Parts: sequence; C-alpha cells; structure tokens
Amino acid sequence: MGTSERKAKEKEEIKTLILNAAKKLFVKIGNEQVTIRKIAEEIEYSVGTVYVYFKDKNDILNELHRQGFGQLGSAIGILKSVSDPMERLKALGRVYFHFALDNPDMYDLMFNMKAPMEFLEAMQKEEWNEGKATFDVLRKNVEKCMESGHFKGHQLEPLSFVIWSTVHGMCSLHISQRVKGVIIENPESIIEKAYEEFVALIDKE
Amino acid sequence: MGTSERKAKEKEEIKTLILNAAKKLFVKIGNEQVTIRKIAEEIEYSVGTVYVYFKDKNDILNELHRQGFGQLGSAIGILKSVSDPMERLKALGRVYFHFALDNPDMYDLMFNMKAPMEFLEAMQKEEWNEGKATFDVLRKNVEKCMESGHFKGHQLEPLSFVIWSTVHGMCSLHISQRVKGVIIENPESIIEKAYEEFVALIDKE
DNA sequence: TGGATAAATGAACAATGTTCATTTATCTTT
DNA sequence: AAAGATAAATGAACATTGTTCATTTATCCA
Repeated sequence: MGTSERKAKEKEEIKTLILNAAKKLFVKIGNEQVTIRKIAEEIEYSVGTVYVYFKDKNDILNELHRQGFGQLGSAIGILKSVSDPMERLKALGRVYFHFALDNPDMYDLMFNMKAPMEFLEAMQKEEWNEGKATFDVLRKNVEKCMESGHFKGHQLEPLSFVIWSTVHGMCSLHISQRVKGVIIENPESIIEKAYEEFVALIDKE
Repeated sequence: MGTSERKAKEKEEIKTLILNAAKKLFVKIGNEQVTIRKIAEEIEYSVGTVYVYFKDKNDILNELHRQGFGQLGSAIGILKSVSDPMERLKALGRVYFHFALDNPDMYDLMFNMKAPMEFLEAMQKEEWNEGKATFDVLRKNVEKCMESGHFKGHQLEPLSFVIWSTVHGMCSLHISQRVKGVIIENPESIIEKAYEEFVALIDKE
C-alpha cells in the first residue's frame, strides 16, 4: 500500500531531522551540553516527540556514533588507491588521527563514551559492527604487509591491536587534554612528531 | 595557639573522611554513580557539609585523581630496583597497564575524565603536576635507554610520548569496552599478547 | 555567662532524562 | 462526508542530579 510507505518515509524524515539537529548541536556545543530539550527546541518539536522516535538518549548517541563511523569509513576509503601495503598502513594512521583531531567530540563518542556500548547491551546486540569493520580494515592491511615480508615474527591480531592502540592513545591523550602540560617541547605538534617516531619504529620491521 | 592547630586538624580529618567515603563509593559503584548525596549519606553528614569542605564535585574528583597518582607512583617506585634501563622500561609498561586494568575507574579519572583538568583550569593552575611527574619518570627512563645505546636516531620526547600512547591506548580501549567485540582471538589476553608485540618492536631498537 | 565566630544543616533551585495521560491530526470505513 | 479508529504530538509532572544559602546549632573566648 502506498500510504503506509509514505508514512514510513515521513517517520524516517523526522528521525533524520532529529539526528541532524543532534549532530549540529553535538559539533557546535559538544557532547556534554547536548540535551533532549535543546534538540527538541532546534527542530521546533516538543520534548516528548523525540521519545516517539528514539528509545532514549543513548539511542540517539548510538546513531551519531554510527554516522561517525560512516565519516571515518569514507575518509579511509580513499586509501584504496595506495597500492603498497606499508605505505597504505602509514597513511591509514594519518587519516585516523586527523579525523580524531578534527572531530574530537565525535571521536570521543566513537571510542571512549559508554553510551554506544550501553545501547548495544540494552538492545541485546553483542556485536559492535562499526568498530569491527574498521578494525578489520586495519587488520587486513597489516596482513598484506606481512604477506609482503614485513613484521616478521609478529602475530597479526595482537600487532594490529598495538598499532591501533598507539594511534588511539595519542588521540585520546590529546582530546582528554592530558598532553598539554606534560609535553615541554612543542605541545602542539607533538602528535605529528610522535607519529613520525612510530612510523620509524614499524618501518624497520 | 594550640586550639587553632587542633581545629585545622579536625577540618583535615573531615576532609579525609569525605574523601575516603568518595573513594569507597568510587571503586564500589564506579564513577558515574557517585553523587554528593551518597557521599554525605555514607559519612552521615548533610549534603551542605560536603560543600563546606570542597568547592564542588570536581574538587573532590581532583583529590581522588591525585590519590590515584599516589598509588601509581608507589607501584612505579618499586621499579627503582631494576637497574637495566631497557628492562626497567618494559617493567614500567607492565606496572602501568596492570594498574589500569585493576583500577579502571581510577584510571579513567586520571587519564580520561574532564573533571581534574576542569578543576585545574577553574583554579587558574595551568600545571598538571601529577601527570608531569609520571611522564617524567618515563622520559627519564627512555633517556637512560638512549644513553645506553638504544633508540638510535629517535627523539626523546616524541618517542616517550609514543610509548605512553601505546600503553595508554591499550588500557583506554579495554576500559571503554572497545576491545571486546572487535578482537576475535582471545579478547581476554589480548593486552598481554599485544604488549609482547610492542616489547618486540622496541626491543630491536 | 553571653556574645561572637565557626560549622552544620536541609529546604529550595535549576537543569537533566524520562514517562504518560491527554490532545491533536490523520486515516479508514461506511 | 461523517464518524470512529489509529497514529502522532504534546507538555506537565516526576525523579535525580549539582549547587546555594538563610537558618540553626555548636564551639570558643573574654
């Protein structure tokens, strides 16, 4: 029936309306300042309406976190053009931490906040597909590197996790403001320099 | 005058009473569930009393975060007995991530939460002495390694930051529940295995 | 002992996420 | 087209949070 289709479409439209408002506020005033009331005000609906379309706040944050992985995925997708696996791996790290520094609140939501994981638990879904897919890109890349002779004597998955951890750690420490005040020399450019050091470490392998 | 001394002592006692209650709740029910009212209830004082001794909740969390660094510092202190700098560096990483895994909420407070940094800002203190001191231990250790011939061609501070980032990243991803669901093989022991990979990476330098 | 100083109190406020009975709009059927 | 049924939207109300501050209670000192 055509009518039910249209209605479903309309429902989707309002859902994305809410999500767009949430994202707009999210990047504008940052995560902690986003309230359901502000979202409702932004789209000129009542508070209750938001709860018609989303189970709770975690539901909204979970959707935003998914969108974030969409963004990150697009950025990573460009790297398919880099054929040499080792070069692609290095570029992957760069894309990753630039995404994090450009979208700190989104990155925090994707990799630090409890909201998305709590939502998945509440939904009985054990699978964190977004994270899985992204880590898979890294793991496959490292695998290619190993196939072409790099990382001899290393184990694929733990090594991939180490690489992820290193880049994530730099981003996380930066976003949580722990770098400033600890680093004496060039606290602004430390991540770039540190990444060079990291590349030097893995390049010899 | 003796009386004012005694009064100052009493004030300190109540402060520590509050802090101990806060810490007890902190490790028991975790960070997010700790409320001023629960702290007050725990020590059988009124809510207002807590605000007589602490400016706000961030003040309390800042003190707890300092205590955390005290704990971590003690754990690290034992490593003085390890004379070989490279061995000491590896052991340092182990102590660090074991502390993180054993005290996830405390670690989160120390290295992720905004509360301590916000408190320092509000107090006009730019200095994060706790973090500085801890990072200094790492940097000095790396320096010793370089003096004894390791890490040739690397820069002290960026390299130290990379090492910190790697271990912090593993801890952070574990605490934020991002490891489970992404790692296929042995999600429990991944950190141990990954740390071995990391050690292998830096050991060759 | 009484007046001053310090400490403790808890009611009250604003902001938050969330619920739900009620109202309003839309659709379906006769 | 009207009426009844279904769906969507509403916003007042609730519980919980951090925080404040006039008031009460305790302590000190002259």
